[in-house]
Amino acid sequence: MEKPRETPEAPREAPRKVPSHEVTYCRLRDMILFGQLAPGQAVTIQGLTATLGAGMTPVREAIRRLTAEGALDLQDNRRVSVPVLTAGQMDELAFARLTLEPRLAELACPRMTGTDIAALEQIDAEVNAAIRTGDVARYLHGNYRFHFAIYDRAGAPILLAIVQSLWLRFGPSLRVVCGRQGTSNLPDRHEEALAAMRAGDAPALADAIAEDIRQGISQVTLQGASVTAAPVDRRQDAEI
Amino acid sequence: MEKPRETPEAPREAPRKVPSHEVTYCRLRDMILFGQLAPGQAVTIQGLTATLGAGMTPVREAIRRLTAEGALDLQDNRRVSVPVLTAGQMDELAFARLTLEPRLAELACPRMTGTDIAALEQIDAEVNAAIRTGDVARYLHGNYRFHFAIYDRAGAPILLAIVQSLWLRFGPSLRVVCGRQGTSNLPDRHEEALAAMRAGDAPALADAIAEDIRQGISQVTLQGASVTAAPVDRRQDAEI
DNA sequence: CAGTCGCGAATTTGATCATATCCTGAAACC
DNA sequence: GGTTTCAGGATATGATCAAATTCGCGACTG
Repeated sequence: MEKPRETPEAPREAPRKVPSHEVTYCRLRDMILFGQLAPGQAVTIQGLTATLGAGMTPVREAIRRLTAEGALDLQDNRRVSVPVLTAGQMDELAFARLTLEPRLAELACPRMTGTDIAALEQIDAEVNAAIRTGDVARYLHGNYRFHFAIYDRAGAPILLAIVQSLWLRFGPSLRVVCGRQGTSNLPDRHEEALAAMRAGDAPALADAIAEDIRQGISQVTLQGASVTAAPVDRRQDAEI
Repeated sequence: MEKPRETPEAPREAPRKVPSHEVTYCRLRDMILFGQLAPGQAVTIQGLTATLGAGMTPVREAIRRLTAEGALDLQDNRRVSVPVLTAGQMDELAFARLTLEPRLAELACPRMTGTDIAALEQIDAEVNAAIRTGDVARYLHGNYRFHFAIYDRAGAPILLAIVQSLWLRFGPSLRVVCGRQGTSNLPDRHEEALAAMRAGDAPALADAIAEDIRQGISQVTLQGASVTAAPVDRRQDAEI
């Protein structure tokens, strides 16, 4: 009970167990995942130490982790940037996502409890609200939470990690599309997915997820043909 | 002239500017991939700085990369160890490998040249020689080279990176089996794969690869039931 | 004369190390 | 038994060095 006795002033950061490199990793990861960084944008170590207020070593380690996950790209100049996906790489992403994510949903379906489904309904309501109000950031967060709240239940940590990496690669491109056309034209299959979960119909859930992914990818591939063609803003602190 | 552009002792590595953290990463990766480290074995930063002769920062970054790839496991004690796979995780690996690797082979098949196939025949001959002489290390290296010489030709860098990560997760367990039963009972489907490549039959190549993977995995799952049951040697410098 | 091309200095950025601090687990001690 | 101490190891800092890019200046060319 007398555990936080040495911090009488600041009880708010008493659980100091999280290392700085972990925090830095999460923050940088979210920046990539939710579109703070555009494809092709440069990322410098010293720039991150300034903007994130972290030391050099934690930033370096976070960059190494993200690089290993494919979320960042090490150029031969030893510089780091957000990858720009080619059409072929987008096809790879489509194949991998369509293979793995429905499988995760299928595994998760029999494990979903009523509480889980209720939480998903809550998330989906938030996603729809974000689409209605045009809040891109909230939409991206909600959509992510919807998918991974399902995938988490699959109890498949390896596949889950791979899918996380796929979303990290996909995030920047998705954000470009959303930034271009707002939240209009973002139909999803969350309703179908929820219905399948309520019915305990794993194949139907897998189908709904697959269709949802197909729609999301088609948004990027159709609209994103100019992503690679357009001149890329390589400024480090470009505000989107 | 006051610029020592060439190190007087080693002019042959002048054009190479490989950073130490990259070298450390590769060395540690190979140690994991080819069975120098057993599942469950502890890996310490300071131990690696000693055995690899590298500084602390490069070792740290290499560990972060391997951790992100699933090749190492960060325990909540902040300690690092080689992961021990559960049966369920082995199933995940089987699913992912059987999904992605035949696909890579299929993509690669139409791109294989006669020179590529000749190189593969050379590698397969070495694999067979290794099996015959019971040289486990040479077998593991050869088998790896055989598969990835094919996958490299697919021109699919994202899928390739994912499969690399799968092999990294699989490596330590495979090595345990080989260490237990030598190179006997290691039939492969390399001949069928080579025949399919010569015929330009992509589906047949995919089938051969799939069957090869199935055989390898069954070796581990059948023999490896005791891997998780057996007491794990957690010494850092355990010689296998 | 103007434009540009090259070359070297200055600046930015990355890589590495030595050191200091903090955590964790466990042995030792009351 | 519970607390204290201690050693091993992980974390983080800042300094220092090296590589690369940028920039400026001058000469050469059209």
